[in-house]
Amino acid sequence: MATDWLSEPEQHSWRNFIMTVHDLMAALEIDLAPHGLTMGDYEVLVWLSEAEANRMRMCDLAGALQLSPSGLTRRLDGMVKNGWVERASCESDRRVMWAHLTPAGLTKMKTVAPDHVASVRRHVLDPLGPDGVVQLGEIFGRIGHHLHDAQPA
Amino acid sequence: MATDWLSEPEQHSWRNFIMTVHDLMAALEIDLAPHGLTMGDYEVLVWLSEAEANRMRMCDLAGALQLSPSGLTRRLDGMVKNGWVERASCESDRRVMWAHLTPAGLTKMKTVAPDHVASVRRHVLDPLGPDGVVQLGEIFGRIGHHLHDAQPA
DNA sequence: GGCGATTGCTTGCGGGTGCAACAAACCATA
DNA sequence: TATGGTTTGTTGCACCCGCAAGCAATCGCC
Repeated sequence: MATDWLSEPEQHSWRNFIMTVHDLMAALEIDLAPHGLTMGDYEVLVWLSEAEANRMRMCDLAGALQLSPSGLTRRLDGMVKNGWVERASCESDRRVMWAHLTPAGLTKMKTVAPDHVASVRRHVLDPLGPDGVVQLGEIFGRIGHHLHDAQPA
Repeated sequence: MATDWLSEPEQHSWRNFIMTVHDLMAALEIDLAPHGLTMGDYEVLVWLSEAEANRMRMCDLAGALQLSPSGLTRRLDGMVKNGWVERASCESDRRVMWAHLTPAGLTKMKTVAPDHVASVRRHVLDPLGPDGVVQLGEIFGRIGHHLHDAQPA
């Protein structure tokens, strides 16, 4: 075999991680689909609903969503079309576009969030239990810190 | 705040997980890019190199890679173009296409794998340590089992 | 043997994303 | 004030992917 440079337990953990993340994300998307939005759309609603005045600058939102500028432009296009978000020019810096959550968007958020939270709970948090959730946080905290230390972005 | 239906620790763990997975996959892709292939390509090499006679039926490979049939067709197109994989008709069932690893593909695999393994080790395994790797395996084992029990695919 | 159902793969189409190029606005410095 | 560099957002292009349709081959059942 050509890939035995990982020990058997390491390989098992790693491959299982890769494949399960794929399945998990797919399951979350499926649960969200009946509401007419994707995980990506939902993340936009989350960030804007928590933001000051329910609005963020495009570039800040792109950073929060780990999305390229062009990616965010297109994603917002869809959400504007659905009436959940409005674009608004910024008075003090006319380069800036505000992504502003509409009342309809906030309503959508409040409608969808309980279902999505339940979905996360069902697929992830419940199977893990309290201790498992803590371990999950520690594990990805460590990986994340390591990533950002090495590549300070 | 509109998303406090998760406790603070739960929310922290979950969001950190989502964002770190994104960053981690990006880091692995970046490390692989100098070799001229993506994680998706690499997975093809792994599966074929471990398969009987270095070949798999398209449908089996698609399942292994968690890819739709059309997705696999296009991914293989690229790998055939690079000379790493050949398509071969099956004698006993002429519907079937074999995806067959070429000698060049096997060489590529052996060249790239050490770098990729080192990348995984550096970004994931080393920061976690042996105990962390075990926890990673347990956590996603539990999530995976739960997913497949609920939706037997 | 023959015919409908199933399986395996490919193709057309649409959606989502990143990169590079671009335009507009801002800033810093002379 | 004027100019070069920086920041912000959008657009063109290419890539990757899934779904649905289509085609060929096989299987199952009469």
